[in-house]
Amino acid sequence: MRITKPRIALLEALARHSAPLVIEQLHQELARNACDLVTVYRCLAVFEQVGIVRRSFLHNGTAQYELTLSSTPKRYNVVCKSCGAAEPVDYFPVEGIQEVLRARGYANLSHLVEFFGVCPACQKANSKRHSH
Amino acid sequence: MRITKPRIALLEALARHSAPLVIEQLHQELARNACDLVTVYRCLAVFEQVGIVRRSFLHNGTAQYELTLSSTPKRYNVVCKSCGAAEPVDYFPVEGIQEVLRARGYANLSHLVEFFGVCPACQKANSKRHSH
DNA sequence: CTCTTTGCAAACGATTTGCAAAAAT
DNA sequence: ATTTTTGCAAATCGTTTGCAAAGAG
Repeated sequence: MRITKPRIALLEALARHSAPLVIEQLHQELARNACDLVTVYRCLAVFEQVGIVRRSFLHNGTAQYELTLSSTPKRYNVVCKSCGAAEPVDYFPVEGIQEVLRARGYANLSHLVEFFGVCPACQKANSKRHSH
Repeated sequence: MRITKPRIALLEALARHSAPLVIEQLHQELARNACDLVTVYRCLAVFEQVGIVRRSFLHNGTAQYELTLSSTPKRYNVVCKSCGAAEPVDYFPVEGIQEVLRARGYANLSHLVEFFGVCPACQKANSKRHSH
């Protein structure tokens, strides 16, 4: 696992944000032409395998990434079904369940807890569009 | 919302299984050439909107569907990162958090809790492949 | 008869892969 | 010098869309 410019830039970009980032966003976030979109994919895959990054999915199935090492354990999000914006949710621990699974024989455990809804802003916007 | 052969067949197929099904599986599950794959997509989208079906995502981001009306509230799963098999997990309620979110102004709430790991069978298979 | 749903083909977007060049160790 | 990582192009995968024909109410 080598240290390269794109990887550093990616980690910096991730560090700048608290919310999970979609790959495309992340790519644009980088300095102009810092690296290819494919490289973003490949680096994130490596990062995830090593465990310094966590992947989750938007309601439409596209992937988001965020650092696992964030100071605050903002592990869970509400994702707006309409605009895709993600906000952190204070939540409870799931370690207990993971213990149970380990006992069942599962290895390399991870989990994903995500809430979906329509955020206030989108509700307003959508109702406007419908009433017309 | 009309009652059609494909829709009936789909609901039956969903009812036959306890674990969430990937669309492709679901399509093959139907009687030979019961309907087009596209129809499966469209029906499931309708079902989800109406709320009789629930969508979640595998670790690789592909969608799974399961009936919401299942007798047992087997809402949460462990998904094997290697073979994709899903098994139910007994789990705790999240209604409390949803209330909080409602108070924050979110509407049309849903959520997704998923555990990922490598199942015992895959661990065995993978270690065999590596040691050679 | 009207409106909805279907099939098929084709478009689409996100992600992955092959391969040779460039960079890191 | 060796091995990993990158860029580019093209392939692939799951999913969505347009449109005319078939089916449901």
